Amino acid sequence: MHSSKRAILQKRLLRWYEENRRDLPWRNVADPYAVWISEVMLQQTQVQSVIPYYGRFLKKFPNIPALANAGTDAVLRLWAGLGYYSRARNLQAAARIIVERFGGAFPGNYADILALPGIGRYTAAAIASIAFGQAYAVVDGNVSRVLTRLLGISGEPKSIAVQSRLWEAAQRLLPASRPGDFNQAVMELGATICTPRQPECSSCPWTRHCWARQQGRQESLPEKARGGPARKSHQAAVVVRHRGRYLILRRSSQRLLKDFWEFPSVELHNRQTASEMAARLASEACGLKINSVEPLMTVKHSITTRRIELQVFQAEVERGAILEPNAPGRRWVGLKDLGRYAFASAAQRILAELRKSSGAASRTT
DNA sequence: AAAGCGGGGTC
DNA sequence: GACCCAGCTTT
Repeated sequence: MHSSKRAILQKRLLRWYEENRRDLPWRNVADPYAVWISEVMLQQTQVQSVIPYYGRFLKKFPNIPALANAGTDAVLRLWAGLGYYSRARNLQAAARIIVERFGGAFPGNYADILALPGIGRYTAAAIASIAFGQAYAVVDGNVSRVLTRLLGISGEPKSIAVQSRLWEAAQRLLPASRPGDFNQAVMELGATICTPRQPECSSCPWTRHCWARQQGRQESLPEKARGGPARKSHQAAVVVRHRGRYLILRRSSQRLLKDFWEFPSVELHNRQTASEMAARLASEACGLKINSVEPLMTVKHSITTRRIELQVFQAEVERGAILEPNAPGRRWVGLKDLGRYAFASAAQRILAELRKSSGAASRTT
């Protein structure tokens, strides 16, 4: 691309950005720590999902030492529901490294940033450009879409070959001045105008220079990646109650959702019925014979490669029963105190149902 | 190079 | 349903 055309593209996009950018909580933020938090939360996560978490997190952990000194459970609790929980673990691990190695000040050197856990090429470039004004281009899903269309890049967008071309193109396009604004402008264009379906080319500052637009191919680029169908999973869970307290277990051995709490649950195989397995779970979990379980609700949720249908039952333990006591990884907890534990989304849905029915019960009594 | 990792929004 | 999202890490 000719340098004069590059200058036109830069100027037009930056002007468009100034006039059209959304007002988001992390705009006009100079603190590298806050930029870092926002970028990590935004990894594979849409803006609207991040907004409520961002403010809460910064309020609870306003600076790097606060995050470094926090307990893991407190961090996970604030992240609960946002997904990809290794992000939260890495965030804290990185905060501790920054305290030890950089005296608590976020490093301004690209290689140092990239070396932190949970920070890859995208996030390192985003922080370096936005927080430190350094000319490192970013390529995310938005930028990939915008540039494949602008430049007419075919091929699987996630392939090494295409990614390599995209990073090069993005870096060539990046102006030396205001690289942070420019990076955000390309992403903003992809998020609001150059969308996956039905892009609004008539409002795009690059429409006259766009290869795909000229070819009428803006909806056939980038090429679609083909993923297999999500596997189905059928699970049963049981809410065991005893004198107003509920039994919860901590996921300690599994890699998935490690350290989160949940109600006892099991994957159903073959012809196992949910109610039968729920009764068995309840008996095993509290060491008592449970006579009857009643259906409570069905939770459907999907995680990347699985679609899960979770049938939830409830069981009441006899008042006079002697329970196995609390132990590491198992607790009997009252409804009010359940808020102090980290629950991922499926368990939170159950929790919401318990609160609802308990509220209804207390209103009628 | 491919898979695993969560969850929600959208069409 | 399938696709997508301000990706990173492990295998």
